[in-house]
Formats: sequence, C-alpha cells, structure tokens
Amino acid sequence: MNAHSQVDEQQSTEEKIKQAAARVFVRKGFAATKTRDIAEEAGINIASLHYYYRSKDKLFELVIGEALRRFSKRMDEIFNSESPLQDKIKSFAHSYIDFFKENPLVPLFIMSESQSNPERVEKMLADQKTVNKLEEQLRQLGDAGIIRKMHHSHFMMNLVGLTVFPFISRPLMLTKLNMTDQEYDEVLEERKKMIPEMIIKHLFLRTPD
Amino acid sequence: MNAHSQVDEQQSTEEKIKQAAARVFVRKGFAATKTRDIAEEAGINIASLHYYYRSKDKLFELVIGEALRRFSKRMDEIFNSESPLQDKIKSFAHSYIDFFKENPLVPLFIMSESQSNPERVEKMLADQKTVNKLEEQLRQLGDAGIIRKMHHSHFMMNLVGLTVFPFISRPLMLTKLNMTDQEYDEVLEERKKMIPEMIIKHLFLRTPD
DNA sequence: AAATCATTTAATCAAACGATTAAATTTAAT
DNA sequence: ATTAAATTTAATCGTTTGATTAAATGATTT
Repeated sequence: MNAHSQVDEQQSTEEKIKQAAARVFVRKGFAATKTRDIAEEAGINIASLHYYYRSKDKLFELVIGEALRRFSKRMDEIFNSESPLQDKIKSFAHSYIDFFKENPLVPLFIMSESQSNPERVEKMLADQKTVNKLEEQLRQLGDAGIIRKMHHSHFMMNLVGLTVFPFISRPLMLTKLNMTDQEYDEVLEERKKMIPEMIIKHLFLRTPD
Repeated sequence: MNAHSQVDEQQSTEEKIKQAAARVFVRKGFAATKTRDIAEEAGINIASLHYYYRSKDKLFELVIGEALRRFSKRMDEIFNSESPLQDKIKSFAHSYIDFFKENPLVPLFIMSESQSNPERVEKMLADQKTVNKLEEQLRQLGDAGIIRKMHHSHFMMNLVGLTVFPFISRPLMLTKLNMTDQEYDEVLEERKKMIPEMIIKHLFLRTPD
C-alpha cells in the first residue's frame, strides 16, 4: 500500500521534501546545497530525505529533470503548434515572462547545471521532440519570400535570449543601470510587447497582419 | 623586496596560482571548486596557495573581481565613447563575441556568481562609472525623433542579451537544436552582423547611414 | 659563507558533509 | 488488540574540505 493513506490535510512528506529540494537547489545550485539545508527547508530530518530519495544525487536528478522538461515542453508546445509564426513569437514572450516572474531563478539554474553536466541534458531531453515544425515553418516562409532566410538557431537564440536574459542578469543589471527592483519589474512587463515587435520587424520582409 | 627576483623564464608561482584558480573557478563555480583542484591545476601544493592568498575566499574575490571589471570596463569604454550609436552597437557585438569565443565560460560564471552574492557585485562595481553617456545619447536621439524612445535598460538587455545568451545556453541549444559544435561556432560568427542589423532596424525610425 | 628571507613540502587539525543505522514512534491492516 | 508496515528520530561513521603548522629547501643579501 502507498506510503500515505491520510489525505492531504497537509502535503505528504515525500512531496514536501521534493519541493523543498527544488527551492534550495534552484536558489543555490547543486554544489552549494547541503542535504541539511533541504531537510531544514522541508522541516524534516536528514534520514527521511534518504528514506525517500536514497541520495542527494538522485534527488537532484529528479528536480532538474522536472525543471528541464517543464522548460522544454512549454517551448515545444508553442513552436510545434499550427499557429502563425507571429502568434508563436508573442505567445512565447508572454508565457515565459509570466512564468519566470513567478520563478525568477529557474533560467539561471537550468543554464548553470546544463553547463556543468551537458550529458545529463542530452539524456533528459532525449525523448522530447525537437522544434522541427518550427524549422519547417521558417523554411516555408523563407521560400515564399515572406520572411528573411536564416538558420533556425538564430531565431531561437534571438527570441529565447531576449526573453530570458533579463532574468539571468538581474543582479548585474540592477547595479550597472542603477535601477530599483520595481523599475526592473515594470521593464520586464514592457518586454512582452517589445520583444515580439523587434523580432517580427527584423524577420518579416513585408509587415504581417 | 619582491618575492621574485628571478625573471619569468616561467611564470611566478603567485601568478600561476591566480590563473589556475581563474580557470577552475570559471569552469566549476565557487562552491564546486576545491582548493586541491586549484593546487593541482597550478601544479603546486595547497600550502602555497594559502601562503600567497590566505584563503579560498580571498582568492575567489580576486578572480571574480577581475572578471567583473574586465566585463564591465570594456562595456563602459564602448558606450561612454563619442562614437555614433550604430558604431557602438556594432563594436559591442564584435568585441564581445570575439572575447567570449576565447572565454566561453566567463559570461555564465559572472551571472551565476552575481546571483549568489549580489552585494559583492555592487561593491565591486561601485567605483565604475555607469553607462550614463549612453543614456544621454539615447535621450537626445529620441528627442530628435531619430530613434524610438525607450528606457535604456531595454537597449542594454537587447544588445547584451542577444550577444551573451548563445554562450550561456550553448549546451542546451546544442541538444535542443541538434547542432554540432562547428555549426554553432559558425552561427556565433554570423551574429556579429545579425545582432546590429536587428537592433538598428528596430531602434532607428529612419535608417541611418 | 653566514644570515636572512622566500617558497615548498608533508603531515595534520577541526569542521562540515553525505550517508547509514538501530531503535522509537506513528499509522494502517487484520 | 495485535501485528505489520511506514516514518521519524538521534547518534554516529568515514570522507572530504579548508586551513594551519613545523620543518626542509632554495634563493638573495650582506
């Protein structure tokens, strides 16, 4: 029988641990995170952590796996849909800026841990379909003379970079540009419009609807 | 008298340690770096490390300080010059893409460690002049109806983001877009042209020279 | 060449860490 | 109520880690 028969008047211990681990890992990265940090954040003992997840590594694999797949899945859903390209662009900017406003540390977490263990990224995204419907769409519109021809990687770097970078560079930018947190948040909101405008203006040879 | 009277038929131990530390710190981040890693990379003993730099923390402060200032200083030189805005944009893209091709791990290193210790960034860039000549330039061109009016943070996020993001996201992009390292490097080279085109097209209301 | 200073070595310390265990306690099943 | 299973607790193990030390070696100066 399952570990928990009592329904969630509160979260199960197993779930509490996982979510606490996610918070701490995302905040501090794998190396700087101590199992004792996680236990404290979850309000449980270290032994319980090992009881459910065997080791720090196993727990981390789980956490980063979910983060990676969430990040990647949403991307694929948008790009592999049947929508017009302009809609995909707008949809991406809106969706990800909203998501990262709630989870501002996730992008840097993913990038950092991808860097320090690239093979893991490869394994974890192995099943995920790539963005080949997007690639096809770019080719078609390019052949039709509607958009500028370019490698689809440029398109992705532009769109994802413009969207994600402000979250990754926040501390640096705040200092360098001498801004308050509130000002920064307002700027982030403005980017929902600005990013699509910029990309569409550059990409489309004649202005779309 | 100085520690070394023998001239550099080879590097001084002190310098060897600092450069080894820079490499390891940038590669693995502060928390994942062990003093023993640094000693091994430098080909010296741990005690020598403490002899010259007292502690891991002090050594790290030095390394990240130099990285931050190099990153920031070059930026200020470009933006606070008297050049036309279009030239600044092109100059930035070229200069930084070249630099990061040689030091591909530096951007993520700076972003990560800035995130995990924002106060340090603040202290270390305290003396550095901000990019206020750029701000002024943007305001003037905006008032003159030459460029679109926007907060200078947008401009910086756009330019820096487009330039830096491909280096930060390299492992993820390679997997997601199913590219080879060589293809990726070619794309990076193309971006020296593409980034200024894109930004100028969006920014300038009538096309500049 | 004696004396002083710089540098390296090898050994070791205390603290922090991930992990494990046996036992206690709580919860569920019979 | 008794038994069995799930979960928590507190204690502890073996390593790793940053740091330090005393002594050995090397170089420079006087």
